This record gives sequence, C-alpha cells and structure tokens, in this order.
Amino acid sequence: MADGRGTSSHSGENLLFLTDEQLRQAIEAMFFAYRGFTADPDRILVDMAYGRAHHRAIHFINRAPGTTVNNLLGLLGVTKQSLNRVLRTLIADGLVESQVGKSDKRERHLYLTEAGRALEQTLSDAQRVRMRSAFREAGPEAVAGFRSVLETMMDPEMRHSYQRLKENSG
Amino acid sequence: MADGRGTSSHSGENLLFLTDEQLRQAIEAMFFAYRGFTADPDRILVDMAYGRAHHRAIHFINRAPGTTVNNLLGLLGVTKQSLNRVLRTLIADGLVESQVGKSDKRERHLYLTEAGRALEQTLSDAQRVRMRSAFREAGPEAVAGFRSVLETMMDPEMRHSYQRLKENSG
DNA sequence: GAGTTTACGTCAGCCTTGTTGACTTTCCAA
DNA sequence: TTGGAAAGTCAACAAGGCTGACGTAAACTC
Repeated sequence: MADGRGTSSHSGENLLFLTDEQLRQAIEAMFFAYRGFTADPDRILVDMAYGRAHHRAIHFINRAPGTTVNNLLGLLGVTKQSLNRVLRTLIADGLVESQVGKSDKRERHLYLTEAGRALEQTLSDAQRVRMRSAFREAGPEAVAGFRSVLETMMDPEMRHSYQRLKENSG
Repeated sequence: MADGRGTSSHSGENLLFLTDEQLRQAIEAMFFAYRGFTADPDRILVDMAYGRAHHRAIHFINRAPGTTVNNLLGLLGVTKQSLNRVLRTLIADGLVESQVGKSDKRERHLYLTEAGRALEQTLSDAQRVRMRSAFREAGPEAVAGFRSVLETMMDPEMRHSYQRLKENSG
C-alpha cells in the first residue's frame, strides 16, 4: 500500500489507475474541483446575508417540496440546531414557508415561496453554467464516468438519498 | 435555460446529458460524494485536536516539500492569517518544520517532520481506501471520465496548480 | 387513560475556520 | 537609501458546525 501500487496485480488487468500516485492526484482534483463547484453561487450569496448553508437548504427544499424538517436533516447531514438557524432566517425573510402537517401535526412541511424559487433559480443557474460547460467540454462518456465514480464514492446512506431524489424528479 | 433543456439542439448530437435535470443530479452527486470524500480523514482528525484545515496543509506540504507560505496560500485559497493559525499549531506540535530561505531569507520553506509524515500517511491511507474501491468498482474508463470532468470544472488558476503538482510528482 | 416516544423549536455555550484591518520586522531592489 | 514585498502577529468578528438541556404538542402504546 505504501509501495506506490494500488494493489498487487494478481489478475491480468492493467491496474495502473489504482496506484497511490493516481489516487493522490484524484484527491487533489476533488479538492480543486469542489472549490470551483461552489465558487459561483458563493459569489452571489455574499452580497445577500446568506452563505452556503442557506444555498443547500434552498436547493433541497426546491428539490423535494413539502419535505419535513427531519427529512431535510438527513439530506444535509447537520444537527437540527444548525439547520434551524438557517431555516429561521429563510422563513423570516419570506423565502421558505413552513406548513403544519395535515395527517401528522408534529411535522412541518417546507416549501419555497415565489421569492425563494427566484433565488434558487439564480443560484442554480450560476452553478449549472460551470457544470454545463465542463460537461460539454468533457463529453458524454466522461460525464457518465464522472457520475459513476461519484456515486460509488458516497456513503451508502447518502447514495440511497441521492437515488430517491433522482427517481422523484425524473 | 429554464425550459428543462441544457441547450437548444442545433446539432445532431444527443445532448440529453446537458439537460437542467441531469445537471441538477450531478450537482447533488458532487455534494454527497464530497461528504464521503472527507468523512474518513475527518473521523481520524476529531480524535486529535485537528480539523480539515490541518489535513489540507499537511497534504500539500507533503506533496510539495519546501514550499513557501505564499505558495501554500495559493494552493489552499485562504488568507495568510487563517493559514498561519493552522501552521502555528502544526509547528508547535512538531509535525511541520519551517526553515528560513537561503536565497531569500524572508521566505519560510515548509517541510513535514517524521511525525508529520506519519500523520499524513495515516490520513491519506484512510482517504485512499474509499477512492480506491470506488475506482475499482467504476473501472478505468469511468475514472478517466471522472478526472476529465473534474479538471474542466476547476478555475483556470487551480487547474494550473493542479497540473504543476502532477508534473512534479510523477 | 397514562406514560412514552417522536418531531420540532429554542436557549446557551463552545469550536473550527474563514474574514478584515492594523502593525511590525525583515530584506530585496530600484 | 528608501519604498515595497514577504512574513508574522494581534485583535475582532462571523458563519456554521457541535453538544446539552429544556419545553411543547402530537402520536403512539400498553
């Protein structure tokens, strides 16, 4: 593992893409790419009183309208206190609406308001511009590989959430 | 752009992978995957008094031994005050060594100590385990696509840093 | 019907990691 | 020799994580 090889080559395959050096490069690629990934929406958010946490909440509420607070906690992977702070400001600012559940009145169902949808559109447009040009440049096969690796990299629980969101949104 | 299409299809190509829905899914994949990407080293770091910022500093000092503080600032994309706080603790704990430059004595050249290298190894081993199994599962073509998309997603400046690191380390 | 669990909100306090601004020391270069 | 770049330090602050404790209402269970 420390000899520069990803694995002992007990098969005939070419496993050079699994060497430690290749993996190190991939780790750096993830780091640098994620910076690019968040850069554009971040620039928009600083002008408002919001941060990346607000963006994430808005993204998933838009993606799963009517989601409960508990469900959102699972998607975001933060504590309820942390989410609540963000949600409170979004509700106070009229970007998110909280509705008491009909069947279960303990639950709050979350929806974006018109203003919330507008901000979501602005942010995701900005983020998609970069994604789209990267995808176009890299081509369909590369994109398929990109998504395949990302999916296998997730924790199983996250992968499950990811798949459910995919299915519920075409 | 808001009609669910990534682009008007003025060519004969199949551009379905550029639809807004596909891009949204990719955005979510990046978010969930990055969580997985950082999860393993994070678990190790909480037991020590360190965080992700320390990990990043250690990673790049290991990767580019003798790098200057200024150079490291560019790689990490933070302020010198923020980096300095991290660096100070690493130096105090004997994981990083700071050497005054020979030609330019204003510069500080940074190196990992033996203990620093040991921690780096522990952290990157943990991170590579997940990477390696994801790569193995997805296969070489997928990995090539993965890296290609990540590279085109970086800001040009970051891409340049990334390429230089690659060249200087085989 | 009483007791327990669940969902949510909130207060208080803490930590990491980012920021700006001001200031000093060192030292290179015009 | 003087201006400015590089490095470091101090102070103050903010975002956004965290834990722990507590309260309320609703739902569930026995």
